[in-house]
Formats: sequence, C-alpha cells, structure tokens
Amino acid sequence: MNIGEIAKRAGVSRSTVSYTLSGRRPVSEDTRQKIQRVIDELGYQPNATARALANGRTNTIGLVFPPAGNHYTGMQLDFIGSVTEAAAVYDYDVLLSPSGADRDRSFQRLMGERRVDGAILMEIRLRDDRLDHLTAADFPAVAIGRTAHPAGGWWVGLDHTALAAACVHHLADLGHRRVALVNRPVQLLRAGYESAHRGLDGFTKAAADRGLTVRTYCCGDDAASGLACLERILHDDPAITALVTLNEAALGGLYRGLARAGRQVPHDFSVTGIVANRWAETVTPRLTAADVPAEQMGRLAVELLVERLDHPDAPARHHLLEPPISLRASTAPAVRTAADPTNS
Amino acid sequence: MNIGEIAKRAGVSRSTVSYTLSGRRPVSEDTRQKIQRVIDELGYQPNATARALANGRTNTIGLVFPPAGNHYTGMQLDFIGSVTEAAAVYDYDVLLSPSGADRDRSFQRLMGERRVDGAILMEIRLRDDRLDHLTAADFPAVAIGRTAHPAGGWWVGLDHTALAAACVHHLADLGHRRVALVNRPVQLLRAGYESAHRGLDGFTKAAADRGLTVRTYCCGDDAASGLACLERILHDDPAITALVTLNEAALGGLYRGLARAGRQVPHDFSVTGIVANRWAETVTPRLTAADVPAEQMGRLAVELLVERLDHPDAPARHHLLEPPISLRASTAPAVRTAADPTNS
DNA sequence: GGTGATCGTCGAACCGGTTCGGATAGTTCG
DNA sequence: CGAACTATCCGAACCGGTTCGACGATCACC
Repeated sequence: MNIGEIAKRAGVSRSTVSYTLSGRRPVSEDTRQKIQRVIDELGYQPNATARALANGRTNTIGLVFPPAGNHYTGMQLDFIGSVTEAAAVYDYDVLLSPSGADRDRSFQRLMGERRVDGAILMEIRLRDDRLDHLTAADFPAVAIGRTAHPAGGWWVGLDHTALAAACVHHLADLGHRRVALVNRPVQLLRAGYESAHRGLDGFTKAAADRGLTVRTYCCGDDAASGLACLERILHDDPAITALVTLNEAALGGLYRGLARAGRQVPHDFSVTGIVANRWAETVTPRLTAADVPAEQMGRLAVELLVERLDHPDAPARHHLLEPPISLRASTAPAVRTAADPTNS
Repeated sequence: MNIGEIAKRAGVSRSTVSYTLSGRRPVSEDTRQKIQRVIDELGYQPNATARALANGRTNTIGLVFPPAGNHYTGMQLDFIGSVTEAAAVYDYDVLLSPSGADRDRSFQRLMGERRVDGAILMEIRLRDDRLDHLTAADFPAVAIGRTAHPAGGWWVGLDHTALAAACVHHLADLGHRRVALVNRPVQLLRAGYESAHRGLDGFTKAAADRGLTVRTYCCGDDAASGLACLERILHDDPAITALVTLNEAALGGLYRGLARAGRQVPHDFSVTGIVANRWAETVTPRLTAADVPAEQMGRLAVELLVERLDHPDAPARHHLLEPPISLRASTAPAVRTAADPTNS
C-alpha cells in the first residue's frame, strides 16, 4: 500500500498524489478530493523511511547518554522525558542512543549512519571528545552541560559553581563552620564530569572565602553508598554540622545515616545541595536545595537544536541557568556544640 | 559520500561494495581489500535510512507511553532505561513515542508511517484500544502490563493482584487489623489502569479473607498529594495502623505525613506496598515492599519482541512475574492501642 | 482565429542502499 | 582444444517517496 497504489486507484500519477499530500504545488479541487477519498478509504500513510531518504532528513533527534554507571539516575531520566516532550512539539521523534559498553559504537551509529538529524548530549565532561568530534564534523548538536571551554558552542548548562557556592553561603549564613561535600562517584570526577568538577570548585572557593573547615567526599550513586559515606564523614570529623550534596541518588542514604547516628535534620545537622525538585520534595524533611530544572533544560536544548537545524548558519547560542535555592526544611542555624571548640 | 562514491574510487560497481559490506556473496580477497582501504580512508558508513528502505526494516523499536499526568514517574523512566539497554544488545534503536496530547497521533506516526519494526507498550489498561488496534493490524508489539483478557497476547506483566494480597497478608500476619490502601490517582483508576485495578482487587479480597477493616484512597502522583492523603487517612480513622501503597511517587509525602502526625515508622505505623527497589531503598526507614523489577521486565519485553520480529509466526508468549516482598524496615508488629477497641 | 500566459498534470530522475540475473574470465576435464 | 563449470563482478531493477522540467488544455487578449 504505497503511493503508487493510491495513484493507480485514483487514476492519477504518483507525483500528483505527492503534491496533494505536501501541497507544494497546486492541485485542482476535483482531483484532490478524488485522491483524498482513496487515501481515506485505504487508510494510507506515507512511509517515513522513504520520505526521509528523499528529503535527506529523518525528523529524528538523537539523545546521547553514556551510561554513567550501571543504572540511570533520576536526573538523567528527567532529561529524557523533557526532551521527548519538547521534541514532539516540533514534530521530531527522539532516538535513544544505545548505551553499549563502547560509547563510540552507538555514537557512530546515530551520527555516521545518519539515523538522526541532530543530537542532544548529556553527561558532558570538561574535555569531551564527543563534542569535539561533532564540532569537527559540523554535526548539529546541543549539549546539556558545558565543557571547560564552552565559548562558541551550542549548549544549555547549569552554573554548578555558583549553585554549590550558594549552598555554602547559605550554610555559612546559618552559622555552620564545618561542612562536608558529598560529590558524585570518584570515577566520574576522574572522567572529568563537569557537574562534579564545577560543583567541587564552587564549594571549595566559597568555603575558603567564608573561612569554613571542609572535607570533600566522593560517593557512589546509590543509597547504600550514601549511608557509608555519611558514616565516614562523621567518623572523620564528628564536629561537622552540615553537608552539601551534589549526589541526589545518595540522598536517601545520607538521611538514613544521619538518623542512625542520632542526628536530627535540621535541628543538629543541616543538609543541602543541588538536587532535582522531585527528589528534594520526596525526602523527609524536604531538602533545601538548588533545583536542577531538568524540564526547562530539556526544552531549551530542543529549541536550540531545532533552531540550529532550521538555520544551519545561525550563530551559536547557549543558556546558562542559575536557579535559586529553594528553602525547604533541611537546614537550620548551627548550634554551637561542645564538640566544636574541643575538636577544632 | 555514498556507496557509489566508494565504488567509483575503488574502481568497482556499487553492488560489489554492498556485497563486501554485507558479506552475502563472496568477494575476492583483492577487491575486498581495495574497497576496504577506500572505506577506511573516507570513513564511509552506509546510510541507515537508505538501508532501511531497501531492507523493509528500520532496526528500530518504538516505546509507547502515553503521558499519565504531566510528569514521568520513576517507574516509567526505569522501563525506558532498561528497554533501551536491552534493545542495544539486539542491535535495535529505541524511538520514544512523542507523547502529545492526542495519543493517536504519535501512535499513527510510529506504526502507520512504519518508523519502527515493532513496539513496546507501557501503562497498559484493562481495556486497551491501542493493543486492540495493534492486534487487529497484526503489528508486532509487546505490552509491559496485561489487559483484562491477556490470553493469546504478547506481554510481560506483574501480578499486582498477588503482590497487593501479599502485602495485606504480611500486615495481617503482623497483627494489623485496620489498614489503608493508597492507590494511584483517581483519573488513572477511572481510565482502567491495570496496576491500579488489580492492586485494588488483590488488596480488597485479601483484606476480606483476613477479616481486616480497610479504607482505600486514590492519591496524586507526587509527594504533596501523599502528604494530603495521609492526613485524610488519619482523619478518617485514627485507629489505622498500617498502609499499603501502590503509588511510589507519593511515598515521600506519606512518610512526611506520618512524621508530622507523630507516628513512628515502623514502631506505631507500618508501611508497605508495591514500589521499585530504587525508591524503596531511598526512604527512611527503608520500605518493606514488593519490588517492581523494571529492569527485568524491560529486558524480557525486548526479548519477546525480538523473537516475534525474527519469527513472525511464532506462538504468543508472555511472562507473569511475582517478585517476593523484600523485608526491610518499615513494618513491625501492630501494637494494641486503646484507640482500636473504642473506635471500631 | 492565432498567440501567449496560466493552470493542472505527467513522466522521469533522484535519494542511497540491496539483490537478482547474467556476463566475463579463468579453470578443469575429457 | 573445446565444453562445462566456477569464481567474480557488473548492470539494472527495486524499495517508496520527492521534485523538476515539460506538455497539453484552457483562457484572455488583440
């Protein structure tokens, strides 16, 4: 049931059917109706693959996310959802990059075999060879995240430096003097993940500015690791009164560790960090945190990509977001305990 | 840079290049090397769209999930991840169905325009017209979930009836006599979502068997609704000592409501339900719950679909999973309070 | 009534692969 | 040395659309 079949039954040529469908050339009202009747009757729908081949565009965008670990974190999945919904608005489908062990394969698959018109990349690293490749090949792509040298690129990023600093200032304003940072897993930090690096930078600098005593930890992306990490924190320095987490997957474990150690949140221990709304709202007490506006970022990334696809010569654009800290219930003024002076 | 270009530079015909790539006909070692050199030199990769058109298969499967509400729940997103990873194993890409307002549009887009070879459907309803359409059209599809009459279909499902019943029995064994059910939102129940219906059935029947006093509630898919729902529960019957939740997104709110009401979990209130591992591990105390093995289900769905695609005449197969309840820390024997006899 | 513009439609080429039948050259055998 | 056979490769058709140039019919106009 192809366009030739429709043409035959309507007694016209294939091109006439095509023009009635696309409207790129005038067709008389009579033949239009005749053709439309046949189409409705047979329930004909043009083959997307053939159309893509002829047009040179697939109307599909690729969403590339190398598997950080074995499982997906909530944040990654939020991006997937928002990108998909935003793409639908512009009549694009979203193809998920198969996240096989070797990232090159899926990458080549999407780009090299021209399965997609453009790509959105997640989990950006400070030095990201994927982006280098794409830039070199002039392949339309937009990054969710930004490299060490983002100038001249297409991206939508979160100012992790400023957000982590804001968390530190928030805690310092509340009187906390000894603060821990719970970062993403050490493999990700080593691999150069931008959120881990910029978050660490912002935390460290702001803490230095405020004269805080800090310790930084890397922590696996799951609740059990969070629990272990918190035990290590309290073991290393029992006088610590607050923490900033960049790791939302560990959040539940951190809370559980605090409860197990007999520390009440926020009464005698404050917790904050950079955590998506959905997760921050779910824990008890609700987390005071800088939101990760995943929905907005996904939407903006799609808008940038569509603009780039529609106007291949458009100058590069980007969005750097710095959402405010949402004050909820997990931070409180530090209580001067006996432990602090004796331990410092 | 197409196959003709390669052929020209290698001094052979297009078909010879094609056969060297596919290996479907013997090619002499000399020409093979000659062609391969040109391919490596130019970094040629065959165009997937053209190949799909010629082959009649796109090597892509569609993942269809109508938007339950405005946002994605964790469970939906877990399925997406697991399906994608499993599909990659079989060399399939995954196309996310654009979840526009009218579900028919995205549906037609994927199936009618033959953008995908097959589909995996999520969020199944007891009477699901999408599945009816697909079955009628003999389109290869596998459902994650099962309809009211699943016989003869391709699906992988969770026995929500048995799981909810198991939760009830677990609570009854612990001595609880007054138990609440927190279900999915009322719109989903009305729409006939199978998990909501079967879970409710299993809960109700098991409670009747054990002679429990129960109340059932529908609850929005977010923490705030969970909080409100819990307040309603305690208001309606302060003597309730346990709840079963089918709604994992509300879990955090339920916990927060209990804390606010001064009920210690599990000491004077037990919580259990059907909740994915990842969420159950994240709350404090960790939730005793029937796991939703999203990873396994996604993998099984892909395996069934691939089998169906490879063997169009294979008899229908399915998997009905009934994972055990993971005993964690959120349930405990009921304490006979004074409230119970007075209020009953 | 002939000329030129306009409208509607057709045929053919093309997108970039795959696949089938046949042609050519080289080999084997009687 | 010719016939039969095999190993290789080529050319053309095809997948299902889109698009360009051209052609015939209709119409306005002088």
